[in-house]
Formats: sequence, C-alpha cells, structure tokens
Amino acid sequence: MAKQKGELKDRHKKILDVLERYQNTVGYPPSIREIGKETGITSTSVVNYYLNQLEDWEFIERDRKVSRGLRLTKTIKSIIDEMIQIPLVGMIGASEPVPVPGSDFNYYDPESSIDVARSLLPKSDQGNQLYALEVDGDSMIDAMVNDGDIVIMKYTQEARDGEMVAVRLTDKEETTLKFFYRENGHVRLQPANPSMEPIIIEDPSTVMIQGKVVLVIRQLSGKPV
Amino acid sequence: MAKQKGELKDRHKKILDVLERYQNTVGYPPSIREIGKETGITSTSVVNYYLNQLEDWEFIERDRKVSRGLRLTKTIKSIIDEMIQIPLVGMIGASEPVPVPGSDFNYYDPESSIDVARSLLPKSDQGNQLYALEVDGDSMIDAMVNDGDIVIMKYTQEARDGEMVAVRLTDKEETTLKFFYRENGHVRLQPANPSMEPIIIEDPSTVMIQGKVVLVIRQLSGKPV
DNA sequence: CTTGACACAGAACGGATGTTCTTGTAAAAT
DNA sequence: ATTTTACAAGAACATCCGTTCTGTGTCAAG
Repeated sequence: MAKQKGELKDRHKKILDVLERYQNTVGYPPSIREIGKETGITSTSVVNYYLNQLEDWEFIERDRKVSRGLRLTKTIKSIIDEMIQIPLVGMIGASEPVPVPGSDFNYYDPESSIDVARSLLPKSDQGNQLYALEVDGDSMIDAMVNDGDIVIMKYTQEARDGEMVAVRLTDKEETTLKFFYRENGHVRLQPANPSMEPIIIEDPSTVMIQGKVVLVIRQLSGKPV
Repeated sequence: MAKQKGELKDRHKKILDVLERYQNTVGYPPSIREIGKETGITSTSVVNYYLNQLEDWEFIERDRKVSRGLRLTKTIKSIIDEMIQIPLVGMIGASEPVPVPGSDFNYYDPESSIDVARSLLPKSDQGNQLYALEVDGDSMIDAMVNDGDIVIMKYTQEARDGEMVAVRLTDKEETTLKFFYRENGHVRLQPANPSMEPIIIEDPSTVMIQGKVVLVIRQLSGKPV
C-alpha cells in the first residue's frame, strides 16, 4: 500500500510524475535530458539509471535506442490516478502534541509520503486536509494502534459521536486516540479495545480534539509481531 | 463535409491514420522514417512534405527539431473519431444497375471515399454496410436528387414503408430513387417531389430493391446551379 | 514548346538523443 | 580496515532523426 519493492524514492516519483505530465501536456514523451531538466538531475546516465529501475519494476516500458521511446505502464498509469499521496509529517506519541502540516506542501516535496488507494478513503475525506503520522511508542495500544503504525488523520477541531479522534487532555499533558462521545454534559472517551474501560471527562474544556482518524495502516514487512 | 481545403489525399489520410494508430498502440508518436515505412513512402523528405501540409492545415502540431515531436491536433483527433469514411464505389443512373461494394474494402484503399460526420447518420446505420454513389444524369430529379449529388446507401433487399430506396423495375430496365410503400397487394413508389404523381406497380415481383438511401449530399463548390 | 507548380526520391548534414565507460562518494557489509 | 553495494556525475560515442539540397518526372497553363 505504501512503499514499493526496492523503495520507490523521491526521484522515481518525480520521474513518473514528469512522464505523465509531459505526455498529457506536450503530447509525446520526454527525452532523457528533458526528464533530467524537469527533475533536477544533471546527468543523463543517472536518469537512465532510474529509468532502468522503473522498467525493472514494470512502472514503465522502454523501447531501447528509440528517442522518447518510453511510456507509463497502463496499470501504473491508472494506479497513479487511483492513488492519493498523503504527507507523513511526523510522529504521534503519548507526550508530544500532534504536529499539523503546513498548508503549503509540495506534491513530491515531502521527504516521505504515504500512498493510499482512493478507494480506501471515504469520498468526503479525499480533500487535501489529510496528513499521516507515525505512531511512536506503545501508548496507543488501548486504541488497537501499535508502535510503528501509520495513522491517516484529517484535520478538524470538532468531532461527531462515534468518530475516532486524537485528543489531548490538557490537564494530563497526554495525547491519545479514542472514540469520542458527548453525553449529557461530559465527554466519554471509549478505547477501541472493548476489554478496556471508558474514560469519562467531566470538564469538556480539558479535551482538545486535534484531528479525526481516517485510516490506520500497519505494515508488516516480515518483522516479528 | 467531404473533402478538405487543398484536397486531403490518400497519403494525408494514411499518415493521419498511422499517427493515431501508432500513438494508441505503441504509446509514443512515430518518427518520420517510421511513418514512411508504415505508409509505403520511401523518402523522408516526402513524408516531411506531407507533414508540413498537414501542419499548415492544422491537422497536426509539430515541434521542429524534436524527435517524434508531432501530435494530432485535439480537434482533428476528435474529428477523426467522429468521422465515418464511406467508400464511393461508383455511379448511379437511370439505366445502369446499382453497383454494390465488395465486402472487403480497405479503410484507406478506395481511390475515393466520403467523410461523413457520425452525427448525421442514424446510429442503426453506422455499421459497415454503407457505400456511396455519385448520381449520373438528371434521371433522379423527381427524387430531388441532382446530377453530381452523392447518395449514401445502406445495402438491403427489403424496405419498410416510407423509406427512400433505390429500386430497379425489371420490366422497364430502369433504376430510380423513390419512397417505398406496400399497399394491399401492390407497391406504390412515391417521388420526393410532391408535385409529381406516384407510380403504382401492380406486380411487386418486378420491383428489385437495391438499397436504402441514408443520406444525400450535394456539394456546392461555387459552381452555377 | 517552355515554364512553373507539384509530387516524389535519395543522399548528405547536423543536431538530438540513448548508451556506455570512467570516476567518485558514502554507507553498509564483511 | 577492506570490500561491496547503491548512487551520482560527466564525457565520449554511436545512432536516431529532422532538415535540406539536388534531381527527376508529370501535368497543366501560357
């Protein structure tokens, strides 16, 4: 879902982006040197190097010895269309507050981003208010979220009953993920783990909602559980 | 509707066809030499010669000095999609029978063909059963069809009431265009010109339907009426 | 008949473009 | 410490490819 085999790095993405933009705007594929100019790579051999990798991974097809003889694999082209890229802006843990992305982030600029299929997200959440956080530590286990998980958040300061939100309890200096319910004057924070007891907050003003959890991603790359 | 400025000849069409096919199948535009190979033109300068014309007429756009730097004009691309090419297989007159096209005609092979916008044809008639005839002589004036007009025919041997068909009266050795009606045992052939009297054929077996008229095209190129 | 426009072919030129080779750096592995 | 691997840059090379020039043949106009 997120990263690809052999790590799809920033330059690979830039190149794929250039390929698609060039084809759609100019009408024919770019040359190696033009790709270099667009992506900031000064050497033709380096562009060639990445193109070879992209070809190995079947992101593109190349006709060797042919000028501009390269094209996006159809499936990849559609995958790109179906993908939404979400910037990974930082960590979330028990103690630190939740970081919020700057309004101006470049599509390919962030040092790291998460690719998510649009179909995984509710349509109403597909705006650009999304950002991703990596979970640091075990403090979220009662929310069924492990250390290392990625949570996709939507920025909001309000929550409807039943939504999972990142809340900060100002009097406890603590940030957690909980299901949110507002009940006759107080707030109930319900852990995702049903075996755990809810927390009742008598004073709603001590509850700061820092975002709504849209998706949780756990990448199991063969590492022990 | 039919021909373009400066006469869009066979080679122009072939080249446009190659351009579109190449882009859709290979994924990038062809080179001049590849166009030559596809179209049977042996000289690069000749291909260049036609490409320049197509550029003048705004059928394509070219980026000079750039390999494969050519593309179909968007509008033209859509025009091609919206066009149907109908082979002009011969003449129709009073005396001769109506020629019928061979089943195998090549898209660009016929020495002449008529371009017709799909929107002008009923959807049900857009199959490949269509062919065009040029009207020879004044024998069709009672069908409001002049000498030199082009009639688009759909091959059929049966007709429904009210359709305009090409009929051959076997006992008169005569081919005409008439509206066709079948009425209690006999056939009524109604001229398009309302001031003319219908022809009643008592013996339907003498009426041979040779095709149904789908469209009549009259090209007024400034010549006197 | 001559002329000129047009269609066509072939060759030669030069710039554009993909490929490859050498060199270098830094991090990871041994 | 040494080797290996991944990444990067630049230059040199070999084609690919568009352009242009010369020449030929046809056909209609003058």
